[in-house]
Amino acid sequence: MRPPDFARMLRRSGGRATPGRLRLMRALWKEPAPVTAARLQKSLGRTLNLATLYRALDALAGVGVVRRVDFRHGHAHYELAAPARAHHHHLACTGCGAVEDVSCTLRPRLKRASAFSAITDHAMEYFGLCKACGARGAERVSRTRTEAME
Amino acid sequence: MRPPDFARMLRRSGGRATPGRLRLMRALWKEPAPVTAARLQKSLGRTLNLATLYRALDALAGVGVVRRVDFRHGHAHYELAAPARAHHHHLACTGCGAVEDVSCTLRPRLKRASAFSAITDHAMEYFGLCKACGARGAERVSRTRTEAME
DNA sequence: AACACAAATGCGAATTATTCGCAATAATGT
DNA sequence: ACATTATTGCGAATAATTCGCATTTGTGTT
Ligand SMILES: [Mn+2]
Ligand SMILES: [Mn+2]
Ligand SMILES: [Zn+2]
Ligand SMILES: [Zn+2]
Repeated sequence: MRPPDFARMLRRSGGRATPGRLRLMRALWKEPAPVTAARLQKSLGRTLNLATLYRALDALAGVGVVRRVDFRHGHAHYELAAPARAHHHHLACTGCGAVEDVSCTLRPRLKRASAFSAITDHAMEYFGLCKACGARGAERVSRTRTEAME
Repeated sequence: MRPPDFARMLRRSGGRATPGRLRLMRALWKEPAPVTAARLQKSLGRTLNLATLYRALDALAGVGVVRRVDFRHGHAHYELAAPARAHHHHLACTGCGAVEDVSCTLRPRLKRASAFSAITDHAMEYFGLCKACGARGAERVSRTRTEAME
């Protein structure tokens, strides 16, 4: 699958197609799983200031181009969203940090009428142990921190 | 509904029933929605040191007595879990921070075999606009920070 | 092609939530 | 009453994320 037209995507969402944000998008496009801002910066060869990167990620998340994911690691992870990548969720190993995409099985909207007028988004992550970690024994594993968890 | 036997609950989960943790449990029991550590401390009359509170919440979350909830506010929220409160999720207003409980509609487990040996937990929150915020207009609302969001 | 203006960037400093080290206490089982 | 070990308080440390501000640079328009 070839990369989308990021420049157009950025402009369409009300922003500018700066070289930095284009590199950011291309880097995210290659990531198989949500990454931290720090790792993303590293993968960009440090060419983008971290504060700038955070601002970009925040802005892009604001317009739905990027999704922020919480794996309970104490820091945020980001991945491409919207038109670039199909909506999905994750299954994360609490032992080694391995992440697997899972499709969204949520009913389109909550059935019962609630005190809400609109539901605009949702977050959902599954946590468990990958086969490897499950075999190694849950306890020993639980205090391991792998590169994959960063 | 009368409060559970927190002392027993704490001991059964491998901890001690200290006056501090008992107060903590009772305070959580009264909260209608997940609260931050800071707010919880305040509701405890500052009688518990914040570091201690964080350690307690972390320990209790570890044994499943407490659940940590992420509303994308930049800080964690906590609520009673396990036997005390039935498993559920939330619908949070991105305008004013109002929170409504929603039942869990997730299939017990993912059907397809995955590279995982066990799924032990999951997080899921819906985001949207409550009727009040929906009426007031989404944009104006989006930059409001209410006490309910703390 | 030259302009005008808002958006984006870099840098360093500031915030904030959360965690740690460590010595002192106190809960629990014997 | 005793030994063991979890829990606590304090202050200091971290780590992630954000801010202020001056400077640069896209982009739409003359
Ligand atoms: Mn993904
Ligand atoms: Mn709740
Ligand atoms: Zn694993
Ligand atoms: Zn609202």
